[in-house]
Amino acid sequence: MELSCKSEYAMLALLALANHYTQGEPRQIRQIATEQQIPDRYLEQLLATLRRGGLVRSERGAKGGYLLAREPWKVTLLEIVECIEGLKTRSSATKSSPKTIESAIVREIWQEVRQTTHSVLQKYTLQDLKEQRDAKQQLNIMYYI
Amino acid sequence: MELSCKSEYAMLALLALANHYTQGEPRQIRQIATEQQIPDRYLEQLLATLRRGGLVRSERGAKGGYLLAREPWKVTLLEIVECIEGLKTRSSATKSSPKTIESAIVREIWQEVRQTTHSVLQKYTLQDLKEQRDAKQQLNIMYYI
DNA sequence: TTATACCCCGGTTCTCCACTGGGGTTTGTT
DNA sequence: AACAAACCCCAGTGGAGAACCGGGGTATAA
Repeated sequence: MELSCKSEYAMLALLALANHYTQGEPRQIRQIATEQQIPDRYLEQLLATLRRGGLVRSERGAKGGYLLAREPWKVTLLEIVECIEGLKTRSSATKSSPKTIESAIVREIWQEVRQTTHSVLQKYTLQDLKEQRDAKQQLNIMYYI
Repeated sequence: MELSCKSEYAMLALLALANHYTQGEPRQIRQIATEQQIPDRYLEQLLATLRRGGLVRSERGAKGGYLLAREPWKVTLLEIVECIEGLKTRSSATKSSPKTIESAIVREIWQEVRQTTHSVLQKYTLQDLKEQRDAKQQLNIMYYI
């Protein structure tokens, strides 16, 4: 369960798609990449992963691009991170079950940590991020005046 | 902020030290390593890190070994993880401040996740682990009867 | 003096991240 | 039909870190 650059990029891309969700028109990799300052060839791979994970769908050919596969409020951040990080299980988590009592105890703590991270990520959807974005946008305009 | 194998080993080692804390005699790497099933040369490195981090102190020479630097209830799991993982900041966290509004939003979420992980790890001390261990120990004995 | 411990440094293999690049395929437009 | 715009797949690269192994040095008790 990482919070790597990959996940951040994925979030940004999906948020970009969520912002244009009502239009119903696909957005291109290049667009998103320049808008969100992400290396485009890298973003391409991430979007492919998200597509295989069923979070976005793509349209090929000219005027093609990517669209959210679901409504923004039906996509939790947990789904995104799990899709992109691919259920990493570092720390020899599942493999090699704990032999000593002590290691069982430690694993329980690890489990608790993982659980709380999950619940944080699960309580937010793309819609929430979009709303936060809009709020912040408004704030910036206010300051500008 | 990782939950790698390293951290698990460190926890186990410190827990092993905590269990013998009242004796006041140092425990050797080899002892701990065989008891907790950790490769000893690797454990050596981790204990060195913990020593530099002020969590354990060492006595050299024959009859030497390692001791907890503080009482078990004064060592939080967060300290251990931070000492061993060395304040990792993956995801380009601190470096390269967010340029877009969207990335600022995502960073806030990241921050929240990190915060909750911290608070979970901070609420436990080595003493707590020791007590959990003892409780589980008792349970196993009960089952055996 | 010797055996026992820690101490320090270095190297290895592996995996993953964050990219970059080449070439192929689908599709709308002219 | 030709073309360009997009996605698609696959491959490679450089660096970092994890999880080790090993050698040789140094302090200390017996």
